[in-house]
Amino acid sequence: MLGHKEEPIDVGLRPSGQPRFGDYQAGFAMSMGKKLGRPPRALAQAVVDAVDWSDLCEKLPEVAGPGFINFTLARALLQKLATHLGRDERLGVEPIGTPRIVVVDYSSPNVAKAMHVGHLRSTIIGDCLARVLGFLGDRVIRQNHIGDWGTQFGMLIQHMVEQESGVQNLEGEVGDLERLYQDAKRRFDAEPEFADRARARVVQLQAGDEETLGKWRKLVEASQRHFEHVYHRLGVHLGRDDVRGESFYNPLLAKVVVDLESHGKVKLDQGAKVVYPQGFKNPEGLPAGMIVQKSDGGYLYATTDLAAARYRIEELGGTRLVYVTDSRQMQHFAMVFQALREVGWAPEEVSLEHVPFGMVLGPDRKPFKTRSGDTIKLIDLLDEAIRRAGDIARRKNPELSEEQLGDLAKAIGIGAIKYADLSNQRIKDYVFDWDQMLAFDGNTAPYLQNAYVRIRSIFRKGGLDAAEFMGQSILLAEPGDRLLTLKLLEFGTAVEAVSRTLEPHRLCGYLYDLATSYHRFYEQCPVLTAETEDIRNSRLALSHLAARTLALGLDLLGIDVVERM
RNA sequence: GCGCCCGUAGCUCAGUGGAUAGAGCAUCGGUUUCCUAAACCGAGGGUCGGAGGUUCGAAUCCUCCCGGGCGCGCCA
Repeated sequence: MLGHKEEPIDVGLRPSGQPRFGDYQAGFAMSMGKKLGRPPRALAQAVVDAVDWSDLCEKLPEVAGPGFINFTLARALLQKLATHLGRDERLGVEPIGTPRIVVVDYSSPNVAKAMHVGHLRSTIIGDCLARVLGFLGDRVIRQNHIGDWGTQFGMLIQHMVEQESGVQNLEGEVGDLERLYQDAKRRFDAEPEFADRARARVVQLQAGDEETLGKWRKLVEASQRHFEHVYHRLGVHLGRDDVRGESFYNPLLAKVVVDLESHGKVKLDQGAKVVYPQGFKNPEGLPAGMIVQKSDGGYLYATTDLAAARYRIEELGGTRLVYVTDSRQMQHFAMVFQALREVGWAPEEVSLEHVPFGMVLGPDRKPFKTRSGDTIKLIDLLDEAIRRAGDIARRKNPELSEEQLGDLAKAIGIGAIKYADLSNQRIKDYVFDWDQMLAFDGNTAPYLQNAYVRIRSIFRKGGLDAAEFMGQSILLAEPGDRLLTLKLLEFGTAVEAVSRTLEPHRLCGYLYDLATSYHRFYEQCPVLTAETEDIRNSRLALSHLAARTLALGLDLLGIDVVERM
C-alpha cells in the first residue's frame, strides 16, 4: 500500500506532546505523501482504514492537522504492557544485540596535585556513560589516563631529594602533595641552579635510575590514595585497575614515531617530527601539524594519545573509543582521530568519539574559582555539598538521627552536584549554583530523590513489602494511572538515547518528567486508600515500578536514593 | 586571519524537521481532618541573536551577518 519496496519504513511514531493528541502520534504521512504524490491526510486516512485497530487502540486513530495520526492505546493493551514492564528486571531496557568493547577515558587527574573543580565534569560524565553503556550490555573498559609522567616530575623529585622532610609527609594527606608541588615550582622558577638539577633529574627518570624511580613511585602512590579518596566520596567507579597513566605508554612512544615514519607520515620541521592530518590549517593558512617528537627528542601528548588509542584498539580490543574531556580539546582529538584513520590504526569499524563538555562557571559567569581566585579543590567542594545538604535536611526533618542524616546528606549533596552537571547539555558551560542544585523544586536531584522517598513512604506506612508487588497485574482505573504508565514505558528509549548521543541530560530530562508524573499521580490517585483491592494493588505495583525506575535511572547517573528525607 | 562551540521567557535551562515553542526559579493567586506541602493546581511573561534560503512544514537543515567563548608546533 505504501509502496513496493520491502525496505522498512520509519513511521515516525513517538509519544504525543499533548494529551489531546492521544498517547502516540505518527508523522510519516506528511513526508511520504510528497514522495507518493498523495495528499498526506488522505494517505493517513487510508492507513487508518486499512488496519483493524480494535485490539490496539481505544478508539479509531484520528487523522489530524496536516496529516498526523493520533493513537490512543487500548486500555487492555496498556495494562498488559505495564504488567509486563513491572515484571521485567530491566524495566524495558533491551540489552543491545551486538555488544561492543567500549573504552571510556575519563577523569584523568594529575599526580602530585589535588583534584580540582576542573576534573569534576569529566569524572561525573564519564562515570555516567560507563554505567549506561555497561547496563545496555556493552563491555565497558574504564581508563583513567592520569598525568603521571613528564618534565614536571624532574622538579618534584629533585625537591624531594633535597628536602628529605617532604618525602616523609607524603604518607599523609594531599595537602602535603600540594605543598610539595608549590614549593618545587617556586624553587624551579626562582633558582636557576635548581632548575638545572631538575632538568637533569628528568633525564635520570627517563633513564630508569632506581633512586629517581623510587621517589616517583612514592609520588604516584600518594596521589593514587588521594584519587581513591575523592572517587569514594563521589561514588565513582574508578579504581587502580582502571589507571593507565601517561607513564604506561612511555615505552610505546618510540615505536609510534617509527611506525608513523614507516607510513611516510612524518615530516621534519626545525628538528621536530610532525604529522599533518588532512583538513587542518594553522594561523598562516598552511596545513596544521601535530608534533610527535620534539627537537630535543621528547614526546608530547599527541604521541601519547596515539599510543593509547593503539593500545586500546589492538590490546584491549576496543571498538568504540570514548574520550571525556573538555571542549577545548576538540581540535586536538579531531587531529588525533584523523591521523589514526590515515595510518590505519583505527579501522572503519572502530568508532572514535570525543565527548566534549563546557566549563563550570562561578556566579560571575567566569571559570569557577574561590573568592581569592584559587582553583577549588574537589574534596572541599564535595564536603561543602554534604554539609549544605545536611543543614537543609536537619532543618526540614529534625527527628532524623545523626547517622541517618550522614547518609542522607551524602546522597543529596553528592547527588545534587552530579545532577546539576549531568542535567545540562554537556557542551555548554553551566553556572555552579548551590541554591539551585539543592532546591526541592525543579529539575534537581533532591526533587527526584523525593519522588522515590514518597513511594517508599507509602510502603512503610502500609507495612508492605514492595517486592511482593512486582508481579501484580496493573489496572488503569483513572487518567493518573494511565499517564504514569505511559511515562514509565519510555524509560528504555531514554536510556538508549544516552548511549547513542553520549548525552546524559536526556536521561535526566526523562527522570524529571517521570518524577513529575509520579507526583501528579500521587496527588490524584490514592494508593493505600484506593476504592478497591485490585486498584490498590495495581497502584502499589505502579508505585513500586516507578520507584525502581527512578532508582535505576539515578543509579545510571551515579546518584543514590534514600529511604526517607 | 582560519576553524570549532554557544546565543530560546527577567534568571537558569529543555526542546528527535512537525500541530498553539516548554519546565523550574522569580512575580501573583489557589490547594493539607487524607500515603512526606521537600508536593500539587492556576495566571502573567517569547521578534527562538538578525537576514536570506531549502521544505507541505524550520528554534532545529544550508548560506551570510552580529554578539560571546575557545582553539590554531615543541604544555596537556
